[in-house]
Amino acid sequence: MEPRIIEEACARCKDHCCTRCLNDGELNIFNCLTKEELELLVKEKRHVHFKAGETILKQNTSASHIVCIRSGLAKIFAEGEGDKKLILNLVATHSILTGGGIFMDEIRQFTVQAVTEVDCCFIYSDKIFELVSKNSTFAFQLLKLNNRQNIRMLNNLVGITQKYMPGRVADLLLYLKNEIFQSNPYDTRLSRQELADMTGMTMESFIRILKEFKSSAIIAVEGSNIHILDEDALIILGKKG
Amino acid sequence: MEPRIIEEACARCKDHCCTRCLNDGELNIFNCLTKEELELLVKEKRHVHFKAGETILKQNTSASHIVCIRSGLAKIFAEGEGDKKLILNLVATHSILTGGGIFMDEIRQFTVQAVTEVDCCFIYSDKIFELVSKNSTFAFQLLKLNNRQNIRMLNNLVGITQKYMPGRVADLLLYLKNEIFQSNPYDTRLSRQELADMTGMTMESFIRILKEFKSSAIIAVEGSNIHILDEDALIILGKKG
DNA sequence: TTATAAAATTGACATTTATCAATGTTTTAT
DNA sequence: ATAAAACATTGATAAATGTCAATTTTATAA
Repeated sequence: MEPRIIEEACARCKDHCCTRCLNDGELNIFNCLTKEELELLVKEKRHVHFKAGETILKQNTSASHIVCIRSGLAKIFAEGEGDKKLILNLVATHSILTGGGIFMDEIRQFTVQAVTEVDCCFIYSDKIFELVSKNSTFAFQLLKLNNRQNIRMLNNLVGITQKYMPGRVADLLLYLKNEIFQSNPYDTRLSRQELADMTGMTMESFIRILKEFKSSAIIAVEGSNIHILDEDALIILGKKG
Repeated sequence: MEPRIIEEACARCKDHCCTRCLNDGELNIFNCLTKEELELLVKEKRHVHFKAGETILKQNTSASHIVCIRSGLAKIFAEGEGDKKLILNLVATHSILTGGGIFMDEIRQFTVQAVTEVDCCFIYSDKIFELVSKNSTFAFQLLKLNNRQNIRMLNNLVGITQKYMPGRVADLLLYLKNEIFQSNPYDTRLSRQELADMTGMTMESFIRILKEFKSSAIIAVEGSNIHILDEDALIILGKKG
């Protein structure tokens, strides 16, 4: 359930890919490490490749690693009773995954699954803890990173509980454009079911809202390719709930 | 909007109340501080008293302090568009509040409001940051604490998005008994509206579910006093969604 | 204590959202 | 190229939840 295919000790990482591993447009949390500390990290790091659909981290397994995404797109979701899924977040290139609970009971709170092919690095939590105690700047950066990710998910969920479906879909479309793909016609690579799972509604309901937006000329949709035509309308819909 | 009444530099804290400030049944995060570090904390600490209903921390204000609750009950909630409130968590004696975003943009993500009278200590974030860089054990403890609180709120919200109303109410009643009041007939001191705000539903809907539980002899209700009669039934309801 | 306000409850009804089944479309494997 | 599977769409309908208004109960202040 943990790293399916542990490949070689990350050869390519000798070039210190960690130093380029950004998150959320923030400064790299590994930048504050000394050369020795970085060596420690790189030495133990494992490079793993996942095909689309494979599970990277599984909810309720023990949290022994953190994962850095080198390339690709993955989804973080909570598995509820009876096949219920709620996608909490998408993570793309240069993101860092803690799986929810590295710092709590050492049990993963969420599942992470590859949406596209994903190339990533597995780092033992132990190493991270070691660095936290050695380097306080690193500790602080990690605290910030962790908090930022959680807050984003919380705010997203608050929206889901407070807004009607059109508002939720509007928020999602804007989020995908602004935060994940950062381009306007964007190709989600996500199924309708997955998009619906990001908004806490059924696929059928999601499709209906999308259809309404299409016929109101707010967006254009071609398969998994979405083009926002009237961003202001979406913003208003999102505000209104 | 910040500390309404800053009283004297916390006289009573000379007895190192911090060393008794537990959270969530976990070990005290201040325990790992040296005597000097604790002095630093206590010297700058302010003791503040709030009446029921007063706002302790306000969403969207700048996050200059963390707060430790010495006694009383407070609610953490997200304020949405148009008076919409969602109570994310209750915090009782010996809890530590970060207000959501001390480590992120320094803006509070949530509002914290006193439910009963609340006695608490305000500590500058700067002092906390200073301690994080001085003491790595403290950094790690804080990381854990912060993460645990966020995960709890996330899991709660996931439940709200995935379950029908009876399941949500069942979860809430069990949560109040097990985590907050730790006794069986318990007095919530919360209005129906507040209880409803913890489940993301309207007050009227909440009351109806409560009534159903009452007529099924699952609970007994007397004002804000709730007695769980058939805990198993609630557990099943919570699982089923 | 009484008047007044606030909170809780109930009912009727409207709206939102999910469910189920049928059909069309695209992708995948032979 | 064709069959099979997976995915997407649509419609009809049922269930869940919210809204609004009226009423009762409880708390509060003069």
